[in-house]
Amino acid sequence: MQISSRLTMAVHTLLCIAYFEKTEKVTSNFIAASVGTNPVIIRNLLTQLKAADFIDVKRGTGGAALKRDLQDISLYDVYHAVDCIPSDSLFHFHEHPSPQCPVGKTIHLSLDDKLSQVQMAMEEQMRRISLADMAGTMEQALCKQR
Amino acid sequence: MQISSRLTMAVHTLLCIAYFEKTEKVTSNFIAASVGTNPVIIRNLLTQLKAADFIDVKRGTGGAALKRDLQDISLYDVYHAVDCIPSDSLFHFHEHPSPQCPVGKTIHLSLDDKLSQVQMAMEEQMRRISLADMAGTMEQALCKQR
DNA sequence: ATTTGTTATAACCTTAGTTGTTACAACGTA
DNA sequence: TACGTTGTAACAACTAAGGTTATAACAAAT
Repeated sequence: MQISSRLTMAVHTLLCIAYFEKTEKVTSNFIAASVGTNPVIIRNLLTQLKAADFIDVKRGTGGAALKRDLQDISLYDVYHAVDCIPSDSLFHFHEHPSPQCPVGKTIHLSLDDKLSQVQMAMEEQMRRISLADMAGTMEQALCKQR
Repeated sequence: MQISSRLTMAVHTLLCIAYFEKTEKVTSNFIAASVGTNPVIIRNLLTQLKAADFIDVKRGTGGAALKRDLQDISLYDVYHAVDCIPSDSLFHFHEHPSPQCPVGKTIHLSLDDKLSQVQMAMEEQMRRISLADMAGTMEQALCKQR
């Protein structure tokens, strides 16, 4: 299966806040319109992004604001904050290998560290990419469209 | 979400065939007992592993046999053969970003190649791991247990 | 103090995907 | 032909994701 769209929605949300926070009141409604989803979905993401200390969200009056430079938030940080995979494991292991069979009783020993190497390689690459990189690509694209 | 257990079951299946093919008739029932699942699940995996030309499966008389050395089958090969992710994309992108919003209309441009870099890093690591590596770890573990 | 617009959160619904199960036809060997 | 097996389809149970509605808590403006 795929990694939840919560990741791409969270990135979209943060880029939205960065792009508009100087000029607009960036509410869950505003973001939801840009992302194309329900405001409650966005509010739940905002709660997680706030818990990770990436943003401030104002109750009552409304609106979200960045607490960190985009440079200092990596794709991994977002992925971790909105927790896209259960129990930190990218791979779902079959749950009842036979303890009677020599293969069955050692399959975890044989596989676990290899799978974790794969997951680490993925997460390492995520750490190398910052939201500032994406904002940069975005600005370029917007320039060209003018 | 997590990557389907079809991957770990397929690896288990291949290691089972490698371990037992000289001494037993390795049927879907036999493998299912070791993996701890239903024989039909295994038969479906066998069909895909056969299509990838990793094994032969005998109709009628029954039993599976390897067609390649474990050395020459990587984790990526298996992952690809049993196709654990839909449409070759590890990440699920939210589907209705607004074309009216400057962020919404460029979000794909900003993100797509970054996500694909991450996926490539993961798959690259998978290519570096062969079933022979796992069989090796397994043999070691079995020795210690004696 | 009340109104207004917002966030926070819980409950629920729908849909889709995975895994497992049953059933049966096709097959090959004895 | 009989037997054990594979191939496949149909379906059921379970789980998870995403969306929706409703409501309470909140903060500022009036």
